[in-house]
Amino acid sequence: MRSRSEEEDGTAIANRTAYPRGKRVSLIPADHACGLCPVRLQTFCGLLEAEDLARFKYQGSTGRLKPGEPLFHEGDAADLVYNLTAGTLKLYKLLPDGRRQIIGFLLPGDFLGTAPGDHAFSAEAVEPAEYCRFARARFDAFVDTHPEIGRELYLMAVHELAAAREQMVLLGRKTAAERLATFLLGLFDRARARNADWEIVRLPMSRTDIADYLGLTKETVSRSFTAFRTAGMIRLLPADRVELLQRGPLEELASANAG
Amino acid sequence: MRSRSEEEDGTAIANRTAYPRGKRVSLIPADHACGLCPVRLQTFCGLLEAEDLARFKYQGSTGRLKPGEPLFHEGDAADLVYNLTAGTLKLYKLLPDGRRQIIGFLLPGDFLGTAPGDHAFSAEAVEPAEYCRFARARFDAFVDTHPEIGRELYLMAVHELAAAREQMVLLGRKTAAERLATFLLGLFDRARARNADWEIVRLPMSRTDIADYLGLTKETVSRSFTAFRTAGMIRLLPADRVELLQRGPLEELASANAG
DNA sequence: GCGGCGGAGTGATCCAGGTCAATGAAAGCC
DNA sequence: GGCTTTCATTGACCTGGATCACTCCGCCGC
Repeated sequence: MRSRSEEEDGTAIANRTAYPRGKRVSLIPADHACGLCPVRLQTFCGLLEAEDLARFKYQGSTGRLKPGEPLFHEGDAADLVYNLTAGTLKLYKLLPDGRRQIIGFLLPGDFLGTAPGDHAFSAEAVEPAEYCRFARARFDAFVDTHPEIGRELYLMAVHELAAAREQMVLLGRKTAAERLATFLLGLFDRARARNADWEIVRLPMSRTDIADYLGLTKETVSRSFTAFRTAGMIRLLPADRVELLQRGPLEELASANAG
Repeated sequence: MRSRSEEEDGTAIANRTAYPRGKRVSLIPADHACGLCPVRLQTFCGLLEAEDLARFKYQGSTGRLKPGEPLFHEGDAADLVYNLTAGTLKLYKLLPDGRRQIIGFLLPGDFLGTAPGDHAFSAEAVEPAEYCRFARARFDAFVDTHPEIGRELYLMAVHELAAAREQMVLLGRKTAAERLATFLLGLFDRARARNADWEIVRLPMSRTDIADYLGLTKETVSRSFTAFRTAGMIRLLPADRVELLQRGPLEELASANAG
């Protein structure tokens, strides 16, 4: 397996991609259960020495979700924290009349559980997913004895905050085409941070999910996809895949950041 | 001065109001400069004993801003952190063509400076403002030796994140009237958390600023104000003040949180 | 007091994106 | 393998809020 150290230079700036991270410990005994974890080096688990990791591991458990299955609902007590190890989750908030705003998609390696108290949003699998789960109380106690993880969590929260503010710009001020372009480029960048430099990415979420993330309707999302396809910027492939054909025009539209 | 302990039960749920805080130290020598600070007990400074506070104080300095004067711009190096002690700031991001999204307003007692690296947004005074300023490097060093402040900063980031996500719902899914109702109630709740239970609040920001915060135009904001006034929900008073006449219908519109 | 100026309010018109409706394509299910 | 269901796409039409244009008002400087 190739080292993930390329991720740590923080060159990718888009939503939810790489951010400045603590140094990872890559060597643990081959028979350690977490040694098989495909995302260990992307999470704070990668900060732990084998000994600590073993102690930490025995405080948690794993689970899996079927597509559409909820992990928790807004208002539930937030007494667990999660590391997503496989699959995709959507996080969303509802208005009383059913209008929905998706506030983010989680990919493997993402951590879930920053807020103490009750959950302020719902979490649900978009495709089959697997996770590692820890009791918040135990997790907090563990964090107290590992300040480097506390620092990491703080950086993650700050990074999420920056991403949320970027999304506020998208929702408040961008056109439909600009929103979809921003979303697609963000997905490509996130994929690039995790895999090779593929120009093909899978979209496990439905058009409705994308619409609820971008503050649009599924029809408008669909029409924007068609427009991008017609303009030769992307190609839609079977099995929910998209290929990036021309990055330039999409970046123009996304106008990622102001100067 | 009355204790702020009423704020700590977390009953106010709207944007940027109270959140669970550490216990405040209220007794410091009367001749200590920070003893005159009107917002000390609302900030992390209130966590510090007199001795620490004195050491901390000598690491910083104060400043003031005229209306419209920038504190910093997006892209500037973020090597200072701030505590706003008086006035109001707006934080915003720009798109290359000038479209603007205001991501938040800061009131006295608010802390500014969660992100290391370059500023991801601009900050500018809405009305005359005063602040306390510290070099980030020194501040970070101070935080390292005061874990309770580190914890406080983490909670603040998490709280800001929840507020940002709430704003994503507003920007993605609420109508113009719902946005303004949410904004006004948020202001009243923030004022209530700071002062007595007044039903009158000052709006130091322009209609354009409100529009850029709510993802609308100034015309639509103005029309919505008129609609609320006509419906008898609010009264507009001289000197940029608004009086809340009927909380019920506004709350109905804001539909603060889903169940 | 007076003139200039920026912000607020409001009317008229326009349009991006929402809504409604129909069709087509892919996936689960006995 | 046919049947059902769900999702994506596309078309026709509608509308909430944007845009454009103007008036009014409060404030500032002198």
